[in-house]
Amino acid sequence: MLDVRRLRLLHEFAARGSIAATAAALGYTPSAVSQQLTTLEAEAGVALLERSARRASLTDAGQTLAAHARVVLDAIEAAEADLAVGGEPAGSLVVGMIPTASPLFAPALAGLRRRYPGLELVVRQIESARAEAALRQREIDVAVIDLWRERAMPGLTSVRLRRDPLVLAFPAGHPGRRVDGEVLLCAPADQPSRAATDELLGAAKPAARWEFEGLHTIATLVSQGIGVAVLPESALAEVDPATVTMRPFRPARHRWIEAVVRVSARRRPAVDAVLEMLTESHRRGGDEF
Amino acid sequence: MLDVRRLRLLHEFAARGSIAATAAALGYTPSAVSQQLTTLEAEAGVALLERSARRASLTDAGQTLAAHARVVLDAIEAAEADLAVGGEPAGSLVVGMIPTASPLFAPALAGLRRRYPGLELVVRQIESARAEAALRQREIDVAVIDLWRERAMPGLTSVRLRRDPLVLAFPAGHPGRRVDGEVLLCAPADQPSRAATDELLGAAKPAARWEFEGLHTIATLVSQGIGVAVLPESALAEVDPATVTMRPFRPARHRWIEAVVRVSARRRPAVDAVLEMLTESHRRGGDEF
DNA sequence: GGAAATTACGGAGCGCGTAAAGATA
DNA sequence: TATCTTTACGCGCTCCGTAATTTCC
Repeated sequence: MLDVRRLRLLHEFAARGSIAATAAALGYTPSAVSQQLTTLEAEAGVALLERSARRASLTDAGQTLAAHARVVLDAIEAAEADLAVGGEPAGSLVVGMIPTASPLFAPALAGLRRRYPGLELVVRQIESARAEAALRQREIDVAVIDLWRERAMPGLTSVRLRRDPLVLAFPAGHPGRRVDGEVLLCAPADQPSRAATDELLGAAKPAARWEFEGLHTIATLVSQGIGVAVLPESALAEVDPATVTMRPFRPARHRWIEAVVRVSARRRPAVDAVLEMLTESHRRGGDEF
Repeated sequence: MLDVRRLRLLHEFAARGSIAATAAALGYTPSAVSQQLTTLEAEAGVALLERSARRASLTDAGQTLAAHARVVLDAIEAAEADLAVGGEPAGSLVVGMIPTASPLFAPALAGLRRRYPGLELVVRQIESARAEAALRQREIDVAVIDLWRERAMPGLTSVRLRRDPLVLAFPAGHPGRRVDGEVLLCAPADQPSRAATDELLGAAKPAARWEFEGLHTIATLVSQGIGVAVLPESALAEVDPATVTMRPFRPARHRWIEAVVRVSARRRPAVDAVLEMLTESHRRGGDEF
């Protein structure tokens, strides 16, 4: 029978791309990882790695086996989660969160840490685009991300936390109600928020498009009078409301803030507590669906 | 992370019901099994076994964990099967077969043994009713069974091998074409063939009903002039055709002979070769669907 | 008393770290 | 040269068998 600990190494290798990184991620020496992967190849009876002195990479067989490994690890995680059902939230749990969600939800999670001493909760920043892979790789257990349009995520399950309306943001006291002739601040081309901007303002003729990374950065620039932008309301919550004028779209457009977890982790009490706290803090926030 | 080898012990224990039997089945001593299950309980953090000096049984948590174990083991088996895809059929493979199917398919399987020296093929007899559990417990890898009516078998997949028409069998030269007043030979009440007999001859008034185990036994009794019976054609193939008269039903009734395997084992070359050989020998048999 | 479970103890195997060497950018 | 990988070697842990003990039919 294939050894599952070795499958875990392969799975991690598939994500990291090098033996050294795999070893570092799992707390082993490269030597141990190298030896175990060699043994796994012997068990499998097929070459799993293409090795050179300087780097190793997966063969096709290695990739398919790594995919199987994920299924196996998911099944084990589901078993562990089921064992813990009914118990106190405990163990280590990493929450990945987009920057604009932090002010909304981080305080609630801080309260969770206080309530459950057995819970080691870490909140990290993450991009929405990387969240799916990070969840699958078990780098994080819960992802709080924004979704700009519907998307299927097999093996993952999500809870809607907040509908976040998009608005056109002007510097306060700005005379015009039109984008034409203004400086339009927007995200780089690969960002989903950029796609939304382009779609909503497709007909407009701004004087220029300036690209910046980060909705918070763009919000700050608007508040400083640099230009106008399409932004979700929550990104404007952090700047002085007196400095910005918001105009909603008709029909209304929005992004969703969602919490995403692996289905196999869903039953962990710790995950459950986090999800409950996240939805609860939404209710306190007063936004309705 | 839960240790999968220990999960395998738990899974086997769930099927066997005792530590001694589990140890015997997997080639360990009871001592080893006892120790490993104790360790598994420590890992799980929950009581999995209710122990007395004389016997041990699963707690609720133990049962649910055993169910999870099956999922994990299936995933590993699927990974192994995928690794072997494209290779020569090899390894150990146990085929469970109902008695009436043996003369139809056993010769073909014998040929398979000759063709693939790496294949250790064992054919065992099995009752249809036990086949599903035996497959799940990995006692057998392929089951050749009869199906008297449609039945869902989650986690398993089946291939239809042969439509086996039911006939009314009389001793040769028997004058009457009616069951009334004859001795009706049939299976005990819990057998599916008995249900078919009762359904087909519900209105008849036999002089007596004599119960015997095994369709082949019943076929032999008919050929010896003891009585009449509802039988599948294949059960009559082994007795001297001169001694039996067959009358088909209208509308035609039949049972299916099917090969059933775990989906997780489906891709093993050895399983594939066996299934192919089984369907092929059906074609040679000349029966059409 | 016998069958089934557990505990004690010891040996063998193997997983992993240390150290060193090879290879490539 | 620095980094990534592999090999050699040895320590220590863990698994499992033997044997003895306990408990309940």
